[in-house]
Amino acid sequence: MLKSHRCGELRKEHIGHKVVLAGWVHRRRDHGGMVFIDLRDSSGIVQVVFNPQTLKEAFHTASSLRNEYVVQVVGEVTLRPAGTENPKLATGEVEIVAGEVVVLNPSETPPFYVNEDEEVDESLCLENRYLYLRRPRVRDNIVLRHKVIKFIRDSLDAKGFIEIETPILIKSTPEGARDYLVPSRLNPGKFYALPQSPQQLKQILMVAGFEKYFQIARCFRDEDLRADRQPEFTQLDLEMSFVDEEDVLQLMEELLTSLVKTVKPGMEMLKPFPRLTYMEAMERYGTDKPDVRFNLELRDISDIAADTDFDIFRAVLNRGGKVKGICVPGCAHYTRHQLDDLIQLSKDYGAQGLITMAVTAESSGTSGVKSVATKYLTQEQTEAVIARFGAKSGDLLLIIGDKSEVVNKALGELRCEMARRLDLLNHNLLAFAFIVDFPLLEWNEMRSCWETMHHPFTAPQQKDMPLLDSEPGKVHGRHYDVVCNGCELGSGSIRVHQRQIQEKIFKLLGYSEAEMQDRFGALLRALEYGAPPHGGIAIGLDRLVMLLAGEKTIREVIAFPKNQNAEDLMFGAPSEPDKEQLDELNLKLKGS
RNA sequence: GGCCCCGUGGUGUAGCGGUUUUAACAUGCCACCCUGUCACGGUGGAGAUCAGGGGUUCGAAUCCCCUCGGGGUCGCCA
Repeated sequence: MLKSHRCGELRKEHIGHKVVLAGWVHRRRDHGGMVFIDLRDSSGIVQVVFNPQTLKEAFHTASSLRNEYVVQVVGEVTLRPAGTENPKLATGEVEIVAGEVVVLNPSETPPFYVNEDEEVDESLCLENRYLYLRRPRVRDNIVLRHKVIKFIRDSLDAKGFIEIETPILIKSTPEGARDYLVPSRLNPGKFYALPQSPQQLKQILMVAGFEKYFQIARCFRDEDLRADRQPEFTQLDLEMSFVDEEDVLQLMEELLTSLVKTVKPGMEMLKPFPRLTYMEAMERYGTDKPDVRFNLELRDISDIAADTDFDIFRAVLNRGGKVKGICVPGCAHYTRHQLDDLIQLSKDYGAQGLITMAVTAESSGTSGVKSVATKYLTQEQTEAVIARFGAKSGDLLLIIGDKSEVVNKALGELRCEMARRLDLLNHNLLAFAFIVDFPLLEWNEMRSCWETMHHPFTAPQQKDMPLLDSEPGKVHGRHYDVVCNGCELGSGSIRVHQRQIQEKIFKLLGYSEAEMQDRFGALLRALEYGAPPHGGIAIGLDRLVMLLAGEKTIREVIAFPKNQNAEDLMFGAPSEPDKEQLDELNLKLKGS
């Protein structure tokens, strides 16, 4: 080793030790007669002092050091002189009096700061990822990610789970997301797909009798990117035999709770994790991934609106729509300009418009409310609306009437936006919650066919089995989601383990016998050979670490992420293949 | 594909029709000074065809249009 100790670990008890350190020059403070170097390695930072009286040569070298130079320092750990301790540094009670310093490698001036966490154009960070990763915050994120994975492995191992790798080159089943395809050289004209998730493989592992499987699995989806979506991402994928919903949810609650307590002991959670049905979540929060850290819940006022003279709302209700709203505390003073801004926001989220009602005196009926709607409302109706929201003087009601989906979507977004503006978000709280009782299927208007809400392997709830033939839309699936702070963290289900039921669902989805065989033949066959009842879940690991780290994008917790165009800016991937490569693969590019 | 936001020395910002723009500030860089700093300090210096192109105007970093690049989001993500 070129070093005897790690910079960040030196403490008072090391005083008097002769140490050899190696790392990067984090910062240099040159006082002419004395030079201080903050030396950084993967463990942290320690101050090194160069005094010309102790060693001329080392002092001279120290003066020539620049940021990010890689150096080796031989010196002695000493107590800092009284009054010069630095409480901001973990090593701030001590310092290294250097005797010798060697430049192991100089460095160009970095294109952006490593020693400051200033926001920089992201392309630059991605092109120079090795420099960005040197930033202590980003390094800590990557270390946190390691701790999360390690904790998961250890605790699942302790519970009897087996980690099994599944293949990356698999068969394409063109459902759901687009597949990444990989051409096969040995089978000209044929392609593998990269897994969108190991779903079918892990179910087959249950048929194989492993009973408790997990994997830290890389998954690939060729879809547009987002702050929380990368084309390749990591899932904690797990599956268990002989379980029901309660077993999986209990396991997840235990795992997530103990994980947070271990890696982020300062963070709070809601215990036990709240459970909401899909219906409740949509009604109260307008989304199936609610942020339950704050209230501002949606209230339905369709019944009141139906009796008013307000034509817009009556028309909406006649078409089967809804009138709902939220009550934003203390915003009755909003100016015309601010209200227009909210109306624009609701339009951006798909609503036709937004009715605002500023409550100025909650018990004075129409005269205590400022709104374009008051002329259509009677005294009693106004009071009923105010009562429905529990609104107080000074509150602002935001009301939307439209198709149910549009109302929920727009109000759900407005709810979150207002929470941000009113600073209602507790950033120290991880509000995990379970969403249950999802519909198994939803009707696709465009293609007029049934589609699965999640995936076709979810088992229908037993009580709804009779409805599968008559009213498929009313069947609930044995599906559950884990959400946290408005982010979909993971989803899972108890699976179908009987071939005839699985076939029935495929048929409902409009598959022909041949398509079924081609895409799911292996799984269907496996189900015939003593497939145990089983179920599991997959948790987005990048998103989990993002939430734990308090980051806004998963790119901050992935060592080498891609940009919005799915490009790797450091290596320049994707790139054009050589002609020889194409020839070997029996491929010809369109237009060449 | 739609919508929104952004693009000014290496980095981050200000400037948003002319005046104090000969483009400012901070930091970084270079040189010199400085023996207890820790975002050290001081003095001086180099460094920008204001993303690119077109237009409006007597005059454009500033207004308009197009293109390019980046981000957010909708669609999409079984």
